[in-house]
Amino acid sequence: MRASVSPDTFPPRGHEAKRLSIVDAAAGVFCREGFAGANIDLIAAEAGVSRQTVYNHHGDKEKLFMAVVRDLTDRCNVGIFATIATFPDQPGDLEADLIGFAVRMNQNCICNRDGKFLRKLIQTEGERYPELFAEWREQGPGTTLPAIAARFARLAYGGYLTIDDPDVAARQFFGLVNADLQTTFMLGGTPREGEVVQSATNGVRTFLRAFGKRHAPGSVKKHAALANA
Amino acid sequence: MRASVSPDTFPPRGHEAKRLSIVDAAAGVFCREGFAGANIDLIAAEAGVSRQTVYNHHGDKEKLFMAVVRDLTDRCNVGIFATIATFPDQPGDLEADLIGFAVRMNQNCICNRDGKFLRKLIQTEGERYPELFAEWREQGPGTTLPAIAARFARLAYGGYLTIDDPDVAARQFFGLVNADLQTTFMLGGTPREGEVVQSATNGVRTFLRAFGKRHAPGSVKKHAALANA
DNA sequence: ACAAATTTAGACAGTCTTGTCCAAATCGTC
DNA sequence: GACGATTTGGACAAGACTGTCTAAATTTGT
Repeated sequence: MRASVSPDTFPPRGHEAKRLSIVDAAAGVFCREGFAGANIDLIAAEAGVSRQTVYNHHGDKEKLFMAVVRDLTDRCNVGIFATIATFPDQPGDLEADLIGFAVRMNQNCICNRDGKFLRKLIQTEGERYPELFAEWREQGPGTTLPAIAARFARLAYGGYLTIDDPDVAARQFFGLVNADLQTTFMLGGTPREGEVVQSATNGVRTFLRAFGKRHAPGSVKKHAALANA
Repeated sequence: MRASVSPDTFPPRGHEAKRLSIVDAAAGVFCREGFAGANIDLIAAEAGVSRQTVYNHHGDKEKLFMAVVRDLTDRCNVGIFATIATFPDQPGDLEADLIGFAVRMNQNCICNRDGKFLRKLIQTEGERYPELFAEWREQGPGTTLPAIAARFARLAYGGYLTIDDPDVAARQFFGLVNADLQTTFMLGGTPREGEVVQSATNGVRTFLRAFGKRHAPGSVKKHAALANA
């Protein structure tokens, strides 16, 4: 559902491009000004489009807002699952590999434009649209956290970690890895890459002090490169 | 500064009471509707006061908003420092004592009305009032986190914990202890007491797996009761 | 180049909001 | 009971915004 893969059926050409630029501009304005403070004229201007075109594409302000949240959710989920695919199943250097995974997750899914905007909209308007954000909750954390928990479970099964409850461990992993970024996140800021790496390093070290084995069970391979999936 | 301790000097009696009920109502409305969506008439109605009275007390909407944030920051800080005072400096059962501390912090400072409202206002409007929230940052995390780090440092010095960096450990403590509550916090919900206790228990166990000694250095006393400071 | 669809700019009604003003009512104190 | 300060309710002007409508201009596919 919600797939937009046929750029040549109904709308001529720039139609879809305009829809996208409207949603993009709307995301920025909704985040900056809040739903009530968001001004359709301003959204149209930032999208480089007339106001009428906004109304042509999305019926009214509320529908536009829903389209924004759905688009952001979809795009973020794509990024998150792509990053989950880079989870170190057979780690060489477990610490370095987990740090790399945490940094990738932060840089590509949490701290990028879509991630920041989606997080802010959830925090700001979550209570106003319960069904919409229940939907996000299922497709987001409800799906991604179990997937990550399964990866940790596999590491435990492979003897790399000692974990009681993989779901709890997955949540605690992110709690640790983002521990140093909380205040920045609260204020809507974007941490520098150095801060992200530092927080991830601190977090993974503590994580491994809690759940790691003293020595790697298999042969110790070289450090895995920090892929940029 | 900003202390209001003289309820009988200038204004007759109910003056201060009205000011408080206005700020309280405004906090709720600002959180529900956002700054732009907040309606002064609605605030006045919820405060049980006429609109003119709102303008008499606080000049305009923006000043009212600042008064709300300042009041919330002050009250939250009082609660946080009161809770820090209950930190287990000479723990009997370290695990139980830290769980109790974490639960107190969550229930009395993070999940209560003031804490929820302040957090939401920071997230929602933080970027709009940089100086105001810089002030919060200094008085809030900038002051409380070092205070808590000092307590952890003392535990380490006393041989109860093995900690490299007490500041990092303090941040990670809260990251762990709130790990299971993140999604609920994001959506503006209030976790049940059972969830808070469960998350704190999971978090403290992991924290002690990372930083705890195998055996307590002193005599092992009974579990500390969960005080409700 | 033509025809259809889309986009644009502007005007427009209707609604809502903020902040001010004022006279009457109420409250607290002496 | 009287006096001064506060509060109230309502009216009010000024401005902003949403959503609709229309005719002209532009773009797209053929």
